[in-house]
This record gives sequence, C-alpha cells and structure tokens, in this order.
Amino acid sequence: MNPSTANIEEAILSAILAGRIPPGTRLGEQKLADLFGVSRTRVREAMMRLETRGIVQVSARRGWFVVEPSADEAREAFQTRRVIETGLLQTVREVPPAVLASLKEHVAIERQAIETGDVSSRACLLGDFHIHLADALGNRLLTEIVRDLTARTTLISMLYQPTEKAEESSHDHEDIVAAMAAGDLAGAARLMDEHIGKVEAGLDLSAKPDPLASLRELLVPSTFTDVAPSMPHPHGAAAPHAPHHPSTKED
Amino acid sequence: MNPSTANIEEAILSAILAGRIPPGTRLGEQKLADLFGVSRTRVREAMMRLETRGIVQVSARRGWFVVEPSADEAREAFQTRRVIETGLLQTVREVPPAVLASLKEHVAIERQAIETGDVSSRACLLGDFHIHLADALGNRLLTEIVRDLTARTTLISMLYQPTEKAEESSHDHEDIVAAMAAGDLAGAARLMDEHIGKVEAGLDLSAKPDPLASLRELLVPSTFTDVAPSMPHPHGAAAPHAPHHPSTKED
DNA sequence: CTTGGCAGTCTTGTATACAAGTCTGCGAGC
DNA sequence: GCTCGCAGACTTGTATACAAGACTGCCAAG
Repeated sequence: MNPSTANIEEAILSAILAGRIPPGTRLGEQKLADLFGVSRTRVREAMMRLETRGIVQVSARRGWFVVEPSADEAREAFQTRRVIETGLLQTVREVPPAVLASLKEHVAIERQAIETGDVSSRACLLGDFHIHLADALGNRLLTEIVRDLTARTTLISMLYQPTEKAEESSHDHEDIVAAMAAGDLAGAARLMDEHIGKVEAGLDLSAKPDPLASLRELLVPSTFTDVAPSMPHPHGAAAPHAPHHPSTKED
Repeated sequence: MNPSTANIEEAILSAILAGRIPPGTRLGEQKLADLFGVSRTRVREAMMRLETRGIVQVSARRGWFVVEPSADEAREAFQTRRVIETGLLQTVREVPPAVLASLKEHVAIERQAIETGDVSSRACLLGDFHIHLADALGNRLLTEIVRDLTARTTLISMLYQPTEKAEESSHDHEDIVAAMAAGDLAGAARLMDEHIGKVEAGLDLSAKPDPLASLRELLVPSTFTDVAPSMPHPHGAAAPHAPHHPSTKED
C-alpha cells in the first residue's frame, strides 16, 4: 500500500518518540523515500510538517536532522509546558467523574509498565498522561499543542537525562489526580508546576549533547572544568563555525 | 528578487490577518505562483506550513481555502487562549519594569490608532498586545504558540464579529497592565480571563459564516484599488460557495 | 609530517511534466 | 421547460529531471 504523507509523518514521529531514532540523526530524503516506497516529494512534505512542529530541522543542502534542543530551548519548552498545564488546571472549574476515572486508570497503567520493566513504552506513557489530561479537560486544539510540546520535552529528556525517574513521575501524576479528585484544582496546579520543575531539574542541562559543543566549551573562557574525559587537544586552530556533525551515517 | 518559502508564507498570512483575504477565500497554487514569480512548488510548501499552523486548509483537488472555523472550533480557540494567557500571568512571579514600560507604550499606540480611526492596523495592534505579552513574560516558543492562536481568533472575529469593540479591548489591555504594575498578577490573570471572555461573548457564534461572508464579499466592489504591489487581490478567485468543513480528521 | 587546494560524489532545492479528480456548461432527450 | 449525461477545462497530487551547494578524500607542495 502507498503510505500517505500523514502516515510517513506519523511513522517518523513515533519512531523518534519511541527512541528508535535518537536526536541528531540525519534523515535522508532519498533513503526514506525508498523505505516507504514513494518519491522524495511526499517525504519532503512530511519532513516540512514535522519541521513546523519543531521535531526535525533542515540544514541547507546537508539534510534533515532530528532536533537537538539547546539548554535554552529546553528551558523554554519546560516553561511553556508549565504555563499551559498549570493554566489548564486553574481554568477548569470542576472535574467530571468520568475524567477522574480515566486518569486514575492511566496512572495504574503507568505503574504496571514500570513494575514490569517495560522501558520502551513507559516514556510514552508518562508523556501520554499529560496529553490525556489536556484532552479530558481542554479541547482538541489544546491537546495538539500539548502533544507537540510533550514530544519536545521527550526529545530533551533523551538528550540530557542522566537517570530516568519514571517511578517518581508516576507518583507525581498520582498526586495530581488525587488533588483533582479532592476538588483542589489550585493544589493540582501547584503539584503540576512542581512536577514539571522536578523533571526539568532532573536533567543535566549543562551536559553538552554533542562533542563539538564541548569543544566550543574548551575554546571559551569558562569556569566549568570537570568534563571531557578523553578529549584530544585541538591545537587551537579548530573551525568554530561548524554547527554539528552527523553522528550516525549508517542505517 | 526571488521570494523564499518563508516570505510567501508570511505575505499570505499577513494579508489574511490584515483582512485583505477574507476567510473562505480560495487560494490557487498557480495564481499565487505567478504572482510571486516562482513555481508551484514553493507556494505549495508555504501553504502546507500554513495548514499545519491552522490558517488554511486543503480540499482534495479543489484548492486551498482560508479556514472558516466552526463555532465549536472558535470556542476551542478562545478556551485555549484563556488557558495559556492566564497561565502565563499566574506563572510569572514579578514583572520587570522594562516590560511594563513596553506594554504601556503598546497600549498607548493602540489608543492612538483607535482615535485616529486607523481601522486597518488596529485589529493587528489589538492582537499584537497579547503577542507582546507572551514575548515579554514568556519565551520564543510560547510566543509562537500565542501568535498562531491569535491569528486563529482574529480569523474567527472576522467571521462572527457583528460589531468591533476596539475601544473596550484596548481599555481591558490597559487594566491588565495596571494590575501587573501593581504587582497583582492574579488579578491580571482574572482580568485577562474576563477580557478574552468578553471578546468571545461579543461574537455571534450562532451566525452562519459561509453564505453571508462570501456573498457580501462578492457584492462589495473593490473600493481600494492600490495596495502593495506584490499583494494578491482578495477577490481574484472568489469561490461561489464555500466548502463544508471536514469537522474531524482524527485518526 | 603537515597543509592547502581541487575534483568527485552526494544531498537538498526548485522547476516541470504528467496523472487523476472536480467543476462547469452545453446539448440531447423527455 | 426541465433534467440528465457527457465532454472539456481547470486544479491539485505525485514523480522526475536538473541545478546548486556541501562534504570527502586524494594529491602535491612545503
């Protein structure tokens, strides 16, 4: 069957979110076209859609790359999520029982995935909680926005997360739902704020995602001197304006 | 000069937001391509980007149309704006003086445009207030989201607004800034909520947008004959009837 | 051994050709 | 007069061809 543009877009996005395609990966148009059995045109369409959603990025005449958000961009993503998700909880007046039940069920599924050690799906599940919340309390438009933002922060977690704290996140989710069940929306909003803050704080935003960035770090007068375990000396004459390197060349 | 894809996207968007291209207008690829002096490829790219931003919509093999949000979609857009903008005000702890000054200046410009009767720019200015706010208190990512949402609601206002209440909106903005200046962020958030609610309540969401708008558009001869040289005429390819909305394209 | 340059290869950017569907308008039939 | 059907024009959807820039690797000069 001939996959449509939306199919391709979805396939690539889910592969990225599932961790099968790490940040920084180059996505060649021709290879994807061969893979999906279509021409480059459709692949290009899908990539451009993903670009407007902030998932991939094009480097002129070099290729498409899965985004590697900088530390600043990471902070922006988390701030934006804090604004929207606390805003949602504070805007809502009351939570329908059906919504509460659905959220509780989701948290139960999360815990189950964590207990059974299903690493591949738990990251998706933890993100899905927030998407479910937006869907249940908000609307379709808001859900789309939250979905894309969650995708962003998921990507960020892949880049910067030194240790996964799935259990803690799931526990946070449980607390948020409990506050909602008690009718304490303001409290739920505060818990959500703290939750997103914890996730952000759990990252090592000073860690550089690519070795070139640490090179740049060496060239800049810096007070930070505890990294670079096996870094050869660049002898001073390194070209400073090469943005990053294509880390993976094989398929 | 050869306009880039981003140029085309921006030109079309600003023409729509300025009211030169009303909702429901068909945008033919070839005509736009001739107009901009490029091939259909670039126009298509721009249109697809605008589609992911919720500005235009493609009807298979019929053409691209400026979106005509339904009443439900209108409510979603306003709810989403309420969530995000009140959330922003409640998340921020303090407002830097420079931000306050900038916002006050913006409100002053609004009032001036209203007093001088500058109808064409005041709608943009009223929307820009919210974008400025997101930019000043939030970050770039949040600003992009608010910008697209504001574009949506601007389009909605064109469809449903029976009477413009520019003065009242500007006054609301003034009150919001005053509350911020007093350090009352919660109050500012409440005012923002009421403000957006007022704008939404001022619309007649029961009015059917389609036949009315396009008919009126057809009956009104072009009173303005000289606009920007590279600007497409709004009624160049007016569709006699508007397409029905594919209400849910969920998968 | 290092360094600078140059050609080849590979990738995206853009335009164009063709396929497939939709609407319009006219004419025949009733 | 009215309706149905069909052909033509017109529009988007998709693939492909070609142009232009970027990177790689080799080779010669110092």
